[in-house]
Amino acid sequence: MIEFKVLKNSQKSQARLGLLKTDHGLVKTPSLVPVATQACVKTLDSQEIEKTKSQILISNTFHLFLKPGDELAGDIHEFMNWSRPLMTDSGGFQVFSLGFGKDFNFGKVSSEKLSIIEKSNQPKSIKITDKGVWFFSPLDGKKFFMGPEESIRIQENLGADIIFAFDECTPPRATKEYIKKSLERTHEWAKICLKVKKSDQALFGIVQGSCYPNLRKKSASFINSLEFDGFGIGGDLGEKKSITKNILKNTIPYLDPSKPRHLLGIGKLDDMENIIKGGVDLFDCTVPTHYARTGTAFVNKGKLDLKKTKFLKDKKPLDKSCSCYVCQNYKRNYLCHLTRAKEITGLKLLSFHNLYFFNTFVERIREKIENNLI
RNA sequence: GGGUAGGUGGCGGAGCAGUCAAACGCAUCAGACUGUAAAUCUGACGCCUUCGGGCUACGGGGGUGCAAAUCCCUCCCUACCCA
Repeated sequence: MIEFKVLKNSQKSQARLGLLKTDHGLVKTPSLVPVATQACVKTLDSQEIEKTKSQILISNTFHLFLKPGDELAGDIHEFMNWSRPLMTDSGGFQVFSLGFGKDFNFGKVSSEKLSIIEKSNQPKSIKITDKGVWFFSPLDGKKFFMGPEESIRIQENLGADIIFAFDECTPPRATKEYIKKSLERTHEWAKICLKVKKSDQALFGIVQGSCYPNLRKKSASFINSLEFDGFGIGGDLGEKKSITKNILKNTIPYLDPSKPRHLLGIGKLDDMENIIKGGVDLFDCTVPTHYARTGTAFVNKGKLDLKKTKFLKDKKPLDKSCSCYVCQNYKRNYLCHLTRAKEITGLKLLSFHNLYFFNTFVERIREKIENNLI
């Protein structure tokens, strides 16, 4: 069960302030949702995550199903000792990342066009059918099936406050024909998800349609017509900000404004204001934590590549205006050393800082909305 | 003093006559990363280049041979064993 209240609508944009109430506490929106794929925000424990100002996490159905198994994990709040709000993604992203994403070795925001889809209409490593998807486990190669029913059943076992409908995250710049067909499938699956869900968890339906305005409108209207508790906006969201903006323009107006909207998997710093102004309440993104593990720290002036030797002589904090634990206690030279020495602590400190920095960044955007600045 | 095994690019370490500027790993440098197959991946890594190629290289020196990191001689060095 969730309750969502819109506290303020911006006069200047679609941005809004909201309060999401779950059985595990409140979330002030707009909010970043840090990614805890395997019931863990990599390198950080639950107490540390709280200290990064994170309000809500998203974990992953597909990965937890494979390891340790949803039965063994049980209630994920308890399992990972996270008593605050939590979502689970449905496994729909893995239809992309282990499918076309793997075939072509690129991400969902790639600018490359998938012309090969026109020929085969099917990724090499998985099989997408109208009923669901046959996967090969990336862990042991074992073949297994996941469709809307399976995803919901697993998500019910995991017990997150918010769960997502099983969808196909479509590959970037696929042909309109492919997207159209995929959209129909995702819509069918959406209905099944609603039908089979027995728990009182909030279920979000996912809008697809790639970069095609009429398909986005169609999808948004359709998903909105069903009894979902909120919305996910997924798929290829455009490699350019103008495209993302356009996609939101063709999606948000067709969704019930009283329900929360979650943009799936987007949230670089320079995307944030853009997507929030487009009407997004929640968004998850691996960037703060993933980039941290490859040695990148985000700061007011952009980002720092802590692998570079020049930082060995730099005794400034990562960002002098950041009040996080890392910036208060450590200098760039040490963080550079840890990164270059591949010390686990380095990954942890950068992950902590990046999440805190991102969350603070969103906090400021909330203040801007409050003060009628955006 | 005697014996044995060795000396290869920044390091470790393959190769033991031609397809070797020399596998592979590490280090270094550059780049990528947006619902995490992600503490990952890609590329460069002797010197020069009009990007076709050219030059210098496998401890030093000298041979054999069309051709040597690879065979022979010699010197130097290292490790271990015996005195």
